[in-house]
Amino acid sequence: MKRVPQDDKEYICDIDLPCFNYLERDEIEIIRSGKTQIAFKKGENLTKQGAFSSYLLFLVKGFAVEQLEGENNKKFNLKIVTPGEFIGLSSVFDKVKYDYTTVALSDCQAFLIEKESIAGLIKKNGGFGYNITRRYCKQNSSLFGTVSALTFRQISGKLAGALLYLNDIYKSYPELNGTLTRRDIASFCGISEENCVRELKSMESSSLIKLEGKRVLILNESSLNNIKERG
Amino acid sequence: MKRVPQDDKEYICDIDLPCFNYLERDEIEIIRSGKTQIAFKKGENLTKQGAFSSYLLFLVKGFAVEQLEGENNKKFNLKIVTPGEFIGLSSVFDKVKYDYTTVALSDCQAFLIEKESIAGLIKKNGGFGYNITRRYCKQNSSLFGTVSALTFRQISGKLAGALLYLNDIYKSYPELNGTLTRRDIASFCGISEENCVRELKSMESSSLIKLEGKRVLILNESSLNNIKERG
DNA sequence: ATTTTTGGTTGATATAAATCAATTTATGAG
DNA sequence: CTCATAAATTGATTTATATCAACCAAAAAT
Repeated sequence: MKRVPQDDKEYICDIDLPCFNYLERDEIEIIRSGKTQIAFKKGENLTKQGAFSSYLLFLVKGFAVEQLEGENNKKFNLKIVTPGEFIGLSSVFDKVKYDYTTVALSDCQAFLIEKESIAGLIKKNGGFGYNITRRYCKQNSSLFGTVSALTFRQISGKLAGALLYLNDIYKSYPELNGTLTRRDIASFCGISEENCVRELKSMESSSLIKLEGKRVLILNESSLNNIKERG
Repeated sequence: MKRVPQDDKEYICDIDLPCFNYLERDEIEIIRSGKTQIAFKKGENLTKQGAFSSYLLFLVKGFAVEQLEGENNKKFNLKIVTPGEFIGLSSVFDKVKYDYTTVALSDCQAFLIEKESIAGLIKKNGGFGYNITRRYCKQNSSLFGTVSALTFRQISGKLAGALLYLNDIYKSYPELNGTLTRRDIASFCGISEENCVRELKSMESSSLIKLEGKRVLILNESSLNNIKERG
């Protein structure tokens, strides 16, 4: 493992991870000693819903999608995980099993961290805990939005919301646009693939979006925002 | 404010709050100085979705329901808040506005705590932060369950899930059973009031539950659990 | 005690969305 | 390059569920 001392600090890996900035030298050592770096190939599971969760993952490179699995092979996509995010955080405290499945959208590199290391660090180091808690808080807010969408919106609103969410991610990671199938997008909305296609076409004919193969370009963000809010 | 020193400890109020056990004397003082105790009457809002959130609440006495509001006066009930729980925690970190509305189901007593006090304490005191993070973690898991229910279940499954959830709460607080209207129950399921009534009747005629006015008694918990899982 | 309002119930109807089925297009394997 | 498989698309049909409307029972207000 490459160590990169810099600014009188030691880094837990070779990229700068703001999340770990609060940690002291010895604390970084705790994580470093307990962790393993793992490579996942595209399509592989980083976590599996219902499986025992003895560790959590910290995504260093690549992208993954966090999803809930239902009956009949149905999926609901919660979010795209990008580098610098934890996976399985929601299972650290009171859960023995992962709440969701995480599938690699591309080849990934991730650190595997023992759950105990994290729990201990949070107790020991308030600043680090604060950072983790912020992440939970964000996740929470985003879940409220998801519940709201599922309860109150209909197809057009659900799709508009999903496209805007994805577009936000594409702003930071343009290479991701074009990698999701229609089925993937439908699973972000909680609607059927067929209706997803129909609504996409309808939005294209209203000049709200442009479809270029798998790529979706947003032409009228404010209209989409209206659609998202009112239906 | 009554102080009750005990076990060489000071309590932040006159009931024992496990959540605050980790705090030191001076830290308790921080919260105590910044807080106010408020009484809410049944039906009043403890938080209002979209309103600026400068404080969070700690429920000491009474019950409240946490809900998301949609268009056309539609509601979705997320959970029942019982004494010892925080309200508005999800807005402490990155949110300026409350994500949800909280309505008093009975007369309530709550502490109002400045957001800054909590954020500061988490940074300063890891043990306290750990406790707060655990709460977030629980809330998170429960939200995954809600999303899953909304996406994968249909009426019977949604109702079964809601009845089992409520029943769990009634075990600790039997006085709550009989206080929820059909509309309230429907809002816990994300279904219409009419269909909620129909499904309740249908479950009663299958001897899964017994309806006594507003009270709902569960007769066959394991069957309800099956229904919850498979639809 | 009587009226008004709120909550509960039931059946009929409308509708959003899923499913089914068939076809076309794209992608990947040998 | 060709075949096989997966993804995308479109129309027709079914289904689950919401909505509408009417009525009844219970609770609250006058």
